[in-house]
Amino acid sequence: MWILHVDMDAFVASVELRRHPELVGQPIAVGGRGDPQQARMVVMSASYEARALGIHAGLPLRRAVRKVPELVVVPVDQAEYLAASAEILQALREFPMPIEPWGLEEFFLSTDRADPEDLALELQASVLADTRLVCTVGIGENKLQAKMATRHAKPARIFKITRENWPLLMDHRPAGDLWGIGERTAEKLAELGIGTIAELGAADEAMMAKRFGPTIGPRLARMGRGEGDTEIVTEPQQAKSRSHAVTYPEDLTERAEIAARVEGLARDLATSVIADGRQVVRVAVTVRNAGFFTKTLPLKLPEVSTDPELVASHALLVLEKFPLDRPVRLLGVRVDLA
DNA sequence: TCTGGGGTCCTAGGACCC
DNA sequence: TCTGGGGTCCTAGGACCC
Repeated sequence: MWILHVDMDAFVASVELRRHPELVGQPIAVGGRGDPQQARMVVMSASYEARALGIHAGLPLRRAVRKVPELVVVPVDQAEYLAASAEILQALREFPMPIEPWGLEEFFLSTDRADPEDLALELQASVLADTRLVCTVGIGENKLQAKMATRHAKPARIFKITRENWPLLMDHRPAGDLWGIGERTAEKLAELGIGTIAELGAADEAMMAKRFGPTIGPRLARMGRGEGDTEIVTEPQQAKSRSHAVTYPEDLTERAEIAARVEGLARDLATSVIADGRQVVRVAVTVRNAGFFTKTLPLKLPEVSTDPELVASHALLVLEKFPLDRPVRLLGVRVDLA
């Protein structure tokens, strides 16, 4: 059995180019609400033309346009990306195989076919024909191998990683290159003398369990050897939480205004999830202050609720636990769902 | 010329009960 | 005149991903 990882190329930027064909060939960045001079906004996605000029996700918009004055900045339109993702899923469903969406722009598939490369070509052609969007396909014996293969194949190509070529391709690379190992874990591994993927694969699992916990520790060691999940979860998973956060162009300093914003965010979010037939079990409030210090505090509701006002009032209770002694840059609310 | 927004999973530790 | 050990719920926080 093979796992295929379908990953859309410059997904958000490509969706925007699809509906703005006059911009094709120009460097474009998607981010913010349409004003590239808006403070505190960053690039969400950049076209390959923009990437060639040094524009990348996470770059502040104002810095991006200073760097590339001819950069075209397009506002974020989440609903459009959601719709495009559904189109891609529909194109993939023409193939009789299990499919697991992974975020909006990635999909894992499994197949018993003996010619996964041919299948990958068919998938690419079909997605392009149906959606006018380009994807890369990674092939592996599990999700980790397939995901790492995709990186070798970007953009628009196909690559296969198996237990045979894993050591040659991966052993010498830093452990932090692996999908699932971020900066913090890479630092902790370095403290243990583990720098490369080969060293991670050779690590003692009992020692790893002691350092990282019984679940994560041994899993990290297995990842170093290229071992991973093969299960494709085709059932659409019910969302476990929904959240909304806003970074304000200028800091909020008045407690009354902060409270009013939190209350509004909570009420709107609760109203939306309840309209979708869900129940709220917990509400959490996030405050990021001017120093970028960020804290989230949760609170369980007295009972499962479908009352936006109850959610809003509990969000305010949570807010009271914050000192609010510094100007506030971001407020967020999350609801955990039954 | 600082640092978006939306998610998931895992762990540690305290409270409480038997 | 001593104070085990397991289970469960909850909070708080860490880490990672796209």
